[in-house]
Amino acid sequence: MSRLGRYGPPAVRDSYSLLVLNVSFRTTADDLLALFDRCGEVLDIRIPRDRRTGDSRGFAFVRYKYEDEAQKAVDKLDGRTVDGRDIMVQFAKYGPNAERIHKGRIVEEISKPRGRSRSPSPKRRYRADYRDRGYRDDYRDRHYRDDYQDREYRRSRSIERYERERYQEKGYRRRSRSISPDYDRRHRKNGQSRSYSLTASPSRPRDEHSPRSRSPLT
DNA sequence: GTTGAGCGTT
Repeated sequence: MSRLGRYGPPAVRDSYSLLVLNVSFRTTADDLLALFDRCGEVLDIRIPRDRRTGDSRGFAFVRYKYEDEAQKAVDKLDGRTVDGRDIMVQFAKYGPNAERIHKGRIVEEISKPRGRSRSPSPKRRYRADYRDRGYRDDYRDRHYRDDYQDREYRRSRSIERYERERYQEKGYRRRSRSISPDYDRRHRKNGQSRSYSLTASPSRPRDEHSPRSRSPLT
């Protein structure tokens, strides 16, 4: 039993993963454990966080031992107000090991070494969404890129839109780079941050020579 | 110091 100790309890194949959505950003796993532990035996609770900022993404994964307990948690805790937000509990469908999960249950033996010759095709499921493009320490800019771009990319597979808006991120952004008017009103005062005067200064006597003294000559 | 559709890490 020294090989099956991956990253969790050895009873991983007999667990039921639940997905908890609409979780508050400040809700911790301990808070969820206090609720989900009432419905049954909770094996583990994981809250995916951002790899860079470390903030919660707003959802969590609760793993139960039995299905009836998990189902009870779904029926009981689904719609429950936690930390001001009504959470949504449902069975997990996708994930790193979603292929080995059947209706929430992981039907795969991990304690049996495959020896060799099985599936040499390491189908990678990890997407390379993160690309280092120079992270600055600016707070607004950091969250703007993280919450907006990365989220939009996973939400919509529209490459066209992704490329187009990413194009603006590079500095080709038009005068209005605001996602929504609400976002702009929250993060900006009056929008007069820096008025790009399209027209040159109207009152700029460029052609006029300096008002030097009249006649330098006596 | 904010945000809010969705599916995961040692």
